[in-house]
Amino acid sequence: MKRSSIKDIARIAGVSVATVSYVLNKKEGQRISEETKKKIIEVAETINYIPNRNARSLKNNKSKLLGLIVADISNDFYSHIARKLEDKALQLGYSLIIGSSGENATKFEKLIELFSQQQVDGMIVAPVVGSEASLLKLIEKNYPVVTIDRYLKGINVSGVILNNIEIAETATDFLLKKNFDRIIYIGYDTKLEHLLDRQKGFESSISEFGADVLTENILVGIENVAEEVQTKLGDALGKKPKNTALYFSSNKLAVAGLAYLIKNKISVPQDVSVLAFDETEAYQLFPTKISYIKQPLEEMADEAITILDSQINQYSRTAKKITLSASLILQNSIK
Amino acid sequence: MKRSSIKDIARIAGVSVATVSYVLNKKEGQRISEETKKKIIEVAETINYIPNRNARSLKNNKSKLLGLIVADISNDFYSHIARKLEDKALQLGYSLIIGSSGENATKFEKLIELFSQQQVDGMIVAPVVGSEASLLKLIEKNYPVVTIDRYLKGINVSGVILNNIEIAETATDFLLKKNFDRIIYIGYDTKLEHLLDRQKGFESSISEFGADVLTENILVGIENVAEEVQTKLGDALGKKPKNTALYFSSNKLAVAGLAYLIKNKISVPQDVSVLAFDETEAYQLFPTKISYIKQPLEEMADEAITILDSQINQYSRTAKKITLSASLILQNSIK
DNA sequence: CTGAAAGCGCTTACAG
DNA sequence: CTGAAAGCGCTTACAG
Repeated sequence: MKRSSIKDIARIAGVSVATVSYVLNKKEGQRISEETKKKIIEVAETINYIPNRNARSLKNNKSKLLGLIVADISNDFYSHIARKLEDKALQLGYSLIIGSSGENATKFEKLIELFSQQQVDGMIVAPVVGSEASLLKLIEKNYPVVTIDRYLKGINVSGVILNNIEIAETATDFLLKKNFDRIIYIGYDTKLEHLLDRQKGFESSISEFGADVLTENILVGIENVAEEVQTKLGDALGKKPKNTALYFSSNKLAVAGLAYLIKNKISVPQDVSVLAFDETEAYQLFPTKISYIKQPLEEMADEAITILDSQINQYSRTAKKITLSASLILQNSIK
Repeated sequence: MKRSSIKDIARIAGVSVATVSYVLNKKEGQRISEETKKKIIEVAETINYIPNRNARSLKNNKSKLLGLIVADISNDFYSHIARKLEDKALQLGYSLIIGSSGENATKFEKLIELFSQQQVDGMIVAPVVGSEASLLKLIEKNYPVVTIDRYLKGINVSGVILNNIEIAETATDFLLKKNFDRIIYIGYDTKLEHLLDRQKGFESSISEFGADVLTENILVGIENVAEEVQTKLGDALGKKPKNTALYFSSNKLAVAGLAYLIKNKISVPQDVSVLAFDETEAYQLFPTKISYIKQPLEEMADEAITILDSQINQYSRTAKKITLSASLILQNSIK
């Protein structure tokens, strides 16, 4: 598979490689005769020339490659944001290399190294627990990085952040006003800040609320989400739940929990009300329209790429954190 | 962000770049003193050396980059197979560049060109309608390509193929034996071969069947799947469907159809039975366990990468088509 | 208006 | 056991 090069064009067109390069890159300033230009472009087309970005990258230090590290590309949330990122990246001429960390710090670090070797111009990452060191290493080297979805407190890195605490408070306040007897928070037993923030918002809202309401936290590990949610939810709800609200802190938790409700014929919102963080197509198959917290995926992707692009092009060198607001989509799942 | 190079190591260690290259690449044959080796490795570590694969690629003609073009990475099927491909690719030292064609031949071609420029060693693609020409161009250049999910008849390209016709026949035969009064096939109005094959299998099975059963095809465009499925399904089922089976030819169609059933309180399998091609998390939230046709995603990914890798490394140059079998997962949604 | 030449960071056949 | 040198495909400051 011998690809044709600028040299071939030069030879055929009877000019120097420099001239070819100037014409193909449409550099102004160098005034090259229309005739020469036309001939070069013609030749390039007939031999089906495809520029080698690697070679250009070597010279320029710009690969036009961006690395994206998510926890798992097969997860709805990440695959949807990946799509938006891809579109936006393409607009600016970047291609996206994708990797899934699987919540594993070692894998995360390996991906960072691999992507560095591939000379990506910058990275968009969803950091995992224990990834502080590898991230710090990148930042020290002045490598353009922006975090999405998650954030590591105390690390001075650019990031697109969701107002997790606030939206959790807003959502909880809304539930509190409905006078449920019980409100159960279903979240992860984790060290990930963005998830802890969702819990923090819930708890602070509860504690500020005067009237008495039974609250409870169900926390599950990230390995066995579905099973754990189902058994713990079963224990908590018992045979006859009434006037109870469930607040799930991720779509994965929600799907597991809703599957439990279905299986046990617990009606929503008659028996229990439901509010969930994030959406997923799966909600469409639940008998009741689920109320959920919607993240502005498109905006997040836009901001992430914009920040990265300006760091890459040195428009700005300082870490920039952008906080975006989620919105509460209220539907039938709340009494 | 000045990255350190082999030259820096050579300078600090007091050896030539050639020696550094030999040591770092662990080339045997060149016997280099243990002492020199140790020193070079030490220096590389302390200055945090990261090899520049671009430079190597320029020399070697191997980028260790693979292009993946799917219809839409945010679609469950593609994001799941992407994850498997990613894992397998990583095992062989490849990174994956991902692009979504959005079923658009122009976008598809653009991605192919972009990925070529990035010097990917090979591509895994799900071709779209009208992409024959761009694919042919690649193949002429001897570019390693393997198709997944979809196939273009008459083009001699490697591919991992599902036995769409056979599994559709098997599934239809199964439904026929259940003596439904009506069986409705819900599919796409498309030119994509793999989808037509699913329909073909259905139809051939029906026509071979002696007893009389009412059958019907509902075909929808790919733009407005959900709406179209719902209105057409509504027309077909009417107020009181009975002893009817629905056979959806993709998970997206199934989700749309099941959402309709839910909304209209049509019970599965009491009123209608359901069988669907492909799975999705969404089934978990449907009151009845859905019977579906399961594609061997992991095997598909393994085969795709294996074929590609051997084409890249010239183990084999000829187009290789591999057909894998889907399996029928029978659950409660069929009476 | 155009070209010769250096150089980006590597690899590798060859020489010693 | 080790190094000098050519070359991969580009870009670009410089010279003419």
